[in-house]
Amino acid sequence: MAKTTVKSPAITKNADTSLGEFVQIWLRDAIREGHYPPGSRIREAEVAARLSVSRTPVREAFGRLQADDLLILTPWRGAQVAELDRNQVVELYAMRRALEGTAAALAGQHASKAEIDLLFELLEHDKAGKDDTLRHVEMNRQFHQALYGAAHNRYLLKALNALGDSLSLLKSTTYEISGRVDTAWTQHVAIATAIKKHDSDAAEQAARAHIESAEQARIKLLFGEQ
Amino acid sequence: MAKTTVKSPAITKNADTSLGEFVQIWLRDAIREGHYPPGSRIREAEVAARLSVSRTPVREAFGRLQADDLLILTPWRGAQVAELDRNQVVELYAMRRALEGTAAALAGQHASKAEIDLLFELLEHDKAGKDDTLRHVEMNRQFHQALYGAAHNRYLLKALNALGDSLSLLKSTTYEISGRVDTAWTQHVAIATAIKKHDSDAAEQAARAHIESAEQARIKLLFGEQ
DNA sequence: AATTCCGATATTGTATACAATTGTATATTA
DNA sequence: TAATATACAATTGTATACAATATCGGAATT
Repeated sequence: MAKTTVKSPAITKNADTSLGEFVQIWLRDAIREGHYPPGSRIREAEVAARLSVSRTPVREAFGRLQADDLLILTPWRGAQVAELDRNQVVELYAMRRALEGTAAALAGQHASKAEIDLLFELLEHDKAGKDDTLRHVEMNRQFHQALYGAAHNRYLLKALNALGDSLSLLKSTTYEISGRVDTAWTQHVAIATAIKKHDSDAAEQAARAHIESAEQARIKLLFGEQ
Repeated sequence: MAKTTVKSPAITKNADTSLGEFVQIWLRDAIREGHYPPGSRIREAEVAARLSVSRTPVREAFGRLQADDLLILTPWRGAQVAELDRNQVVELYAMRRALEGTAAALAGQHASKAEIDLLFELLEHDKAGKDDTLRHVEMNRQFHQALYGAAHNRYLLKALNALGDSLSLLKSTTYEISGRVDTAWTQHVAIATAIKKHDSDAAEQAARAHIESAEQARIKLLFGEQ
């Protein structure tokens, strides 16, 4: 068998970012796309050679990815892609429930008219794409990103993105479950509507309910029924 | 005038942690204790010389501290200690309100008897130390740490600790405001009591109210009345 | 044959050398 | 004198060399 090759995601290094940052993003995307599966070991020298940089920026990237819980760094043993056990998945979703709820509540207070319009616009686009799962996944991502932005809180935004990185270790999407697309869409509408009314409490409750049902779908997908 | 000296916090390097981690902790504490004030620039070579290590582990520490929002790293200009403007303080407290609320709610679900006992024990110790502000500050810290632990969620714990690091950039303590110690103690009791009853909603509300009043005290302290 | 010990090899941790870039002071010119 | 150009110093970004440690396979022993 030929040596397994890891395709480079199509990223070109920008002139005004450091190499360390470049490596970090490249690695994050490579992990997200499954080129380095959870549990696998990543060697500094291998990454350095692939990207034609020295080990120094690779090491820098490793440090940052550890801070985001995507890598586990053990002294003298280097980096491993994090694996999520059932407990961690449950804890991640508990965290996500809280943070998405907060985002929705803050959006209820701070969202501008343009930001609210964007939410509904995305919902329309989502409804339009009938059976295209990939499109729904992308629309879902954009809806949540728009929600995070409307909260106007940089720390919350950062925490939610870090959470998303961790959850990306679970590769499959719950949208493969039949009915899940419609359920999610309805819940998104409820969130957006509450925000439009500037009803923070309702928005928070709706967001929490949405994440709870996402969690149930996820658990079922990962660990079978019950 | 003699060259300004930065006293080393009393930390001895443990044999089985990497130098990078050692430098990270040393720097974090030095920043916390005000030896590097917000806005000041920190030079790699200076830290390396002071700790008798090379620039490599210092650079590693810088990267991690940036991830925690304690340092701002600009390409070709290095590290500056983060400064918090009024907006950032408000956003930090909004985040803290959500996370402390979540911690209290989860503790209401998951806290063990031992963990609940610890909370009340700390409250007793706190009440005992009459006018010792420093002691109250320490008891407050321990109470919140115990609360975080009782939530049993590693991601939440990490986020709360990171938040605490950021808030430590605001050096003074709101406990200097007269009456604040008592107010805080009463609110702590409300949180602990709700947790003991396993009433998650009440615990969450109480924690949110507690952080809100802490925020008001903080804002008053930082930016004067209004 | 199984197990333990030992050493070769691979890999990471750290130090240092060099290149790239920025900030500052000085010189030059209008 | 004020404004601009230029050289130099200071500092960070990157590469590489070396040291410390772990991993893995084979030989010796039971």
